[in-house]
Amino acid sequence: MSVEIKISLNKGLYLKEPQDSKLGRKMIKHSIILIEKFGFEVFTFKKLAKEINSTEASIYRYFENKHLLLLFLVNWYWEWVSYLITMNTMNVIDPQLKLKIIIHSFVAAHKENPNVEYVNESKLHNIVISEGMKAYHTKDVDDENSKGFFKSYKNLTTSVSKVISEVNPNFKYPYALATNLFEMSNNTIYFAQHLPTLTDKSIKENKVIEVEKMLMYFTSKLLKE
Amino acid sequence: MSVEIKISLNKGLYLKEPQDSKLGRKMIKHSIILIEKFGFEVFTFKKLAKEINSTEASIYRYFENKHLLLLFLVNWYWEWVSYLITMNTMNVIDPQLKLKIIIHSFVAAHKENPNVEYVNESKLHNIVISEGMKAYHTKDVDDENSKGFFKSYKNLTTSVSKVISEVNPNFKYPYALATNLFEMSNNTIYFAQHLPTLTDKSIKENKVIEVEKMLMYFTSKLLKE
DNA sequence: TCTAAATAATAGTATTACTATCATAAGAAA
DNA sequence: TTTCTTATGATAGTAATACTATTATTTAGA
Repeated sequence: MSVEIKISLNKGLYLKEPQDSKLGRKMIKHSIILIEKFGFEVFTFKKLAKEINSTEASIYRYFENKHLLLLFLVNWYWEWVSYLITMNTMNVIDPQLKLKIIIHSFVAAHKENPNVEYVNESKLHNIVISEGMKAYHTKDVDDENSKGFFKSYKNLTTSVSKVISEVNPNFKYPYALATNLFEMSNNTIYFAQHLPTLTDKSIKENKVIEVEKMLMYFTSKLLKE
Repeated sequence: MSVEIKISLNKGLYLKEPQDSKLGRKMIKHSIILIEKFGFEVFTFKKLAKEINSTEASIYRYFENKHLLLLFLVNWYWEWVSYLITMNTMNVIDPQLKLKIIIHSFVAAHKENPNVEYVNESKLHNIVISEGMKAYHTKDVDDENSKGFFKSYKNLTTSVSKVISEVNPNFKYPYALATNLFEMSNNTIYFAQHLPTLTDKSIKENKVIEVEKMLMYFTSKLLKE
């Protein structure tokens, strides 16, 4: 017996729901593996097709292009983190504790029990860290934004901003802090991995744990009345 | 009479120093214009060649590929901001004031008197905001880092981290704060422009001024003993 | 004025990012 | 079981990209 979760996303992100067929799920699974391993630039539909013993044409029936596939994956991640936060803060009353749980979710989401067979959450988190920002740094942002392609991100950060305001109702920048917590989290992990000179010794040595500590320290100090 | 500044960069970033010839300077000038206008993905050497009435082959004699051209531009920007900070904090003793000047430089660097004919600093700042992170989010980061291609960024943030430590010698994360100040600055401006739901009302209305205020507020609160 | 270096002109290649068409296989309904 | 529909596979083709190579012409400096 198991609890199945299915994350449903904006229908504009795909031509055909990949989560509803075996082949579609294979696309998700192996695109995550390939993008994580070789990077988004090097990744192509042709390579993915070969990997899953299918054809380019078949993939194009599911996704308009590789950018929208990335957007799909990143949206899936945002929804998943939202789900984790909802689950883990359920019945928690103290907003400070809620915020602690949120920060933990940002930094260590991949450690949560994965229960979707076709998504390796750890690899997906790596993709979000390394390639995530490419999903919304294009000349089409405004257009894609109007289609609701960033709705999941907004929902995520809006819910976080609400907790921030619960902790300190007078804090002037709850939204900016919420988004920047998420971005800082990914960014600091990325720098620690690839450009360690840009972080502090403690973070280099202890990565994830220390990033979490730092974010906690930042927020609690910022939200002190 | 005028003071000429020439920013010199890591020699691995180009095949032939573009700042030393008329054609090379045209490449810099018009690549900035084109990338800012159409985005990095859409930009090609062919289009640049057409724009400057030259040929693809000629551009390839200066830059190995468009990624390295971006890296060149971003490095130029980092060096330029470093230069601005050095100039503007010269003879300033109070570290808090220095930090204020630094934050102002991050947010409003483009307003400084430009004195390099072939670089539109305002457009270049927009490129750094929209495309900058792509310069170090590739599968080649580690390799490029070992070649010193991010040295300018490191120098910039290292110098900022020193000022942070001057303000509060006990602060535990001077490097992380320095890099995140820079990243937050660009990120918040980008979000205000394209995904305004992700920022706070005051920032939406007043963009640059309010971003500067926010960063000042964050740092002064974080560095309070 | 000569010479070397820089640039232009042109051509060509492999790969990418698609689109189109038709054949076949698999699943559901009759 | 047959039939019908839908999904997938196989194959081909195109325009654009990201280069490399070769030769001709220009330009700048000795």
